[in-house]
Amino acid sequence: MTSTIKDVARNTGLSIGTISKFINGGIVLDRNKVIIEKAISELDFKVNEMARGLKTNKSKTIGIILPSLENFFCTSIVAYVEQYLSKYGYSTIICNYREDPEVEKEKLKFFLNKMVDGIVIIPSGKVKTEIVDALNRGTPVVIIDRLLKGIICDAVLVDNFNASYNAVEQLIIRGHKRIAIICGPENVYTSDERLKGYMSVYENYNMEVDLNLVKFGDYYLKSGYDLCLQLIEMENPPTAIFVTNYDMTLGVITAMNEKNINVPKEFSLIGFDNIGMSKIVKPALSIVIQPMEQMGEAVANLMLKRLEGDNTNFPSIIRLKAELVIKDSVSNLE
Amino acid sequence: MTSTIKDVARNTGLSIGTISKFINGGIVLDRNKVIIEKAISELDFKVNEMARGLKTNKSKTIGIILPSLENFFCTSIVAYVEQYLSKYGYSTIICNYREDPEVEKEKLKFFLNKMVDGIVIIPSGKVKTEIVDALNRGTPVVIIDRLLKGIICDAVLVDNFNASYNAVEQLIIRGHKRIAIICGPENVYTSDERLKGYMSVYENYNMEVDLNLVKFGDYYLKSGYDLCLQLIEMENPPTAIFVTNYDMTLGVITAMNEKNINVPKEFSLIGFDNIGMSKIVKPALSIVIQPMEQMGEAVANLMLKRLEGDNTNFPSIIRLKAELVIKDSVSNLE
DNA sequence: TATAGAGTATGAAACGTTTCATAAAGCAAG
DNA sequence: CTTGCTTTATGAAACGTTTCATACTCTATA
Repeated sequence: MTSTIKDVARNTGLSIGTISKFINGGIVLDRNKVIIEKAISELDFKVNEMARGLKTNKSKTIGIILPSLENFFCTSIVAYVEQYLSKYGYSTIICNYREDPEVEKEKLKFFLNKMVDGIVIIPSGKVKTEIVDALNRGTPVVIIDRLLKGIICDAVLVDNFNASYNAVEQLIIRGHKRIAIICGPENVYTSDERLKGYMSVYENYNMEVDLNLVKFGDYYLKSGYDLCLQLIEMENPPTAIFVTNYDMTLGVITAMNEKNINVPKEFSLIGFDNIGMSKIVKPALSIVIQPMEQMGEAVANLMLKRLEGDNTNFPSIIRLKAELVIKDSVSNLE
Repeated sequence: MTSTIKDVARNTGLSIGTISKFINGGIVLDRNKVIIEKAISELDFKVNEMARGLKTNKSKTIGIILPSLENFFCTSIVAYVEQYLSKYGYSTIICNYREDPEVEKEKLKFFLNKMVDGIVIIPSGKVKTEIVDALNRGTPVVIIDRLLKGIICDAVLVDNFNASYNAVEQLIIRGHKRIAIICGPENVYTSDERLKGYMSVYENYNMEVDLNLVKFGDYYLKSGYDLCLQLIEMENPPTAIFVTNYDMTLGVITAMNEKNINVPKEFSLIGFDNIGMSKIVKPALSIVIQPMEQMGEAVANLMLKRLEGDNTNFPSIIRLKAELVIKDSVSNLE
């Protein structure tokens, strides 16, 4: 049915070795180049990647494991990683573990079997041995968004601490004293880091934290909505709310709109991610923008470096700065 | 480094053929079963999928091509397709063509080279020859969400016409006469179908369509926002707005909130997709819910059927019904 | 005890590449 | 016209499986 390198050899009168050399960019005589090209297009020859992979032990494929296909932050980064890797001839297999550590394990094992050349993962934090297995096997792994305790591995992260610190600091500079924070779940890396940033500002400005203003959500829309309502209805409410991810930000905005709250007069608001949304909302929303594209690029570059066998600076922990954009949703109380 | 079937054979004293048979579920003597299992776990043997693929000409992998990783509808369906296929031992390679038909072509070619066993695609509508190539090559293709003119191919669609018809009809039944529709781009399959449904209701109720109320967006949030503002500010505005996809629905809600519009008193509203959002918004949003999970399941089942060589009822056009949920965002004018 | 037949195991070939040691060809200089 | 050197081509082996015709081992029966 489909033609092989053998057919091309026969058709051109050259040897298989020569054809192989040509395919892989080796040097052949100009006159041979011409006839090989002709034969390849005539026969519609395509390299059989299976056979190639069997010989080279490379699949030119990177496995990407992520917790959800319905999370803007995850898919956005993954889209960029894919985009950058594809420039270098790598394809990506994307697997979704649906926030389920068991599935996450499975997918990791699956990838090792499938002989991907490298693994990129946004981990749950609960799966470790399989990641270590991969590393031991010599498969490069790049972790996104978290550090895993006890695992020495390349990682690309956002400097969550300072992202949070800067956002809260801007509120304080503008005279806010009672600042609520809507965190993610406790004991989740990013969530903890963001809370630490908050705590740290208060400490550095010598202000007392009111723990009633520290709320823990689950990074989903509804928890942002619910917690926002709680905050609004407090007897001694905050003057500003800092929401620490995109979905919860959506929830908070929804709640604010529903209650007909005047932002920023009644509450100042700083949200997270998704510049598109922030532009359309009125008043223009202040946000912390995580550098998804940069992250994707950093992940891809780091991966490519490891794939080339360059193991300098291992483990490479790349901590990228988030951008803070203050717009109309923040009031100046001074 | 990693062990092969040969190592298992040596370790057990059996032949390679026997090990292969065992791996593939063939019958071996009980006493051999025991020692093979022992050897496999001791040696940590994993089948080399490359070698297997080379022999069997199967990769047990399905390629999925989608226009965007940042579109809820797409990623949601894909997530389900993946989930169902994985139950049958198939893995999925997800590729994102970023709404760019050139990239779409590339990815299709890439898949044919990579020897995926089947292709699932949410097409732009602009790429055809590569899809035909795949079909000619005997690679099953299932198209999602659109029919491509001139291409005979399995497809899983939403009955957009009736989804739209029913939504608009409900508005008419409740006494609305001036109903605006925010469509997607002209000449896009789903968009055209949804508009046809709208037109058809008007015709069947013997009412005149005011073309000023028919707006064409681009399926992105901002266009929903902009068009909603246009509609609100008309001298003779509609009493109801029907928005025909999720992102534009978000935009419309944002605009309504911003203008402090009372829904449904001033405008009734029916949106699209994402039941999560609709629950949180106040008033509870009426929506057309596309059956993403059902679609994913249908796609997976159809693909599995074709992969088994069952070509009955080709081409199989599966047209699933959307669900209409009317909630508080629709007023009764009678 | 010999023998058929059922149940398993064996071993070699094949899948389509890459790789590498070796061979051939071409060319310049002596 | 050799020689030596550089450049390119060749052919066989190898990668780790599956497959299949053949061979072996039993057990049950004659």
